[in-house]
Amino acid sequence: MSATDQASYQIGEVADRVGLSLRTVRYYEEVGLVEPSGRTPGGFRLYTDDDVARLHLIKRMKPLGFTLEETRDLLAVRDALHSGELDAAAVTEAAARLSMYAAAATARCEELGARLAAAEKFAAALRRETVRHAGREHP
Amino acid sequence: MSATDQASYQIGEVADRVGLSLRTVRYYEEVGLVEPSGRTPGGFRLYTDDDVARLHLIKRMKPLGFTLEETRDLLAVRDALHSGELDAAAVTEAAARLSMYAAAATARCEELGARLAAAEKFAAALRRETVRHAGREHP
DNA sequence: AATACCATCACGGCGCGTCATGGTTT
DNA sequence: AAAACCATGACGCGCCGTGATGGTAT
Repeated sequence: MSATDQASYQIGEVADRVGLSLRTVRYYEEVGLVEPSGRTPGGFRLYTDDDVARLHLIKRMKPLGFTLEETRDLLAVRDALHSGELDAAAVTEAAARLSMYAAAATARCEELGARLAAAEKFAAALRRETVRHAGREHP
Repeated sequence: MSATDQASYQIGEVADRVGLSLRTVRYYEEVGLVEPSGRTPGGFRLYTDDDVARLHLIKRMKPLGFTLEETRDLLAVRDALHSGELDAAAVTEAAARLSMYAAAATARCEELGARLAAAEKFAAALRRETVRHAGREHP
């Protein structure tokens, strides 16, 4: 076996490893995020380690609340930058887009933080209310 | 004017005050979360301050990621407890349900925190990648 | 008479869950 | 030959956004 050999996995194992449902993995393919590197003669999807890594990446991006379309675009920009097959102008443009996503991601994090703070306040209020009613039949 | 007089607002002002869209306010009515206290002869929805407060409450619950059905149920339990029209057994049961929601809310907060942490890691990684490509045409 | 404001459908879209039916075999 | 596993297709749901069309008047 050569250095470029890669193990390949069926969709079920991929889903398990990454923590997604079969449906979700197929859906991500439907919308152009990840395509299996191959198929068995009978039609079973076959994924390489690289494919699995890409799915992992997507999963890690989800908490940021990007739409799948944005995610796909971000991945495309990254791919392009890493491919090393762009001329100077294209690199500059791609880098600019990447930086916009980085800024957007940072902003989403701040939003998330604000939501978390609000959520914690609310949860605390709920707990206090619970305590007020605990063990007392009539206020 | 008596002490029970309340100002009333049309849906547009309510939406502005609470920070929801008209559509969302109407939808919340559709699914049984908040009903306007009245209508004009011509059919315009009229909301009291209490209605507005209820909508505020719902909005504060959203970051916790409860479904609207759960939200409705939680509101119903709270309403029941505050109504003071329950017998001992009913109070005990309602308090128990409230406490389950409080626990669920706390759990959601922890999830949110985990997601935030993951999101921040990812955002930081993205920023680093951006920096690596900034101002350099060819790696 | 014009201007906001509102009403009720009704369709659309995202991100999947959930069958149903039938083929494949890492 | 049975047990896992997988394929495609299609419908449904939650939570609204977005018109379209026409009535109201805090």
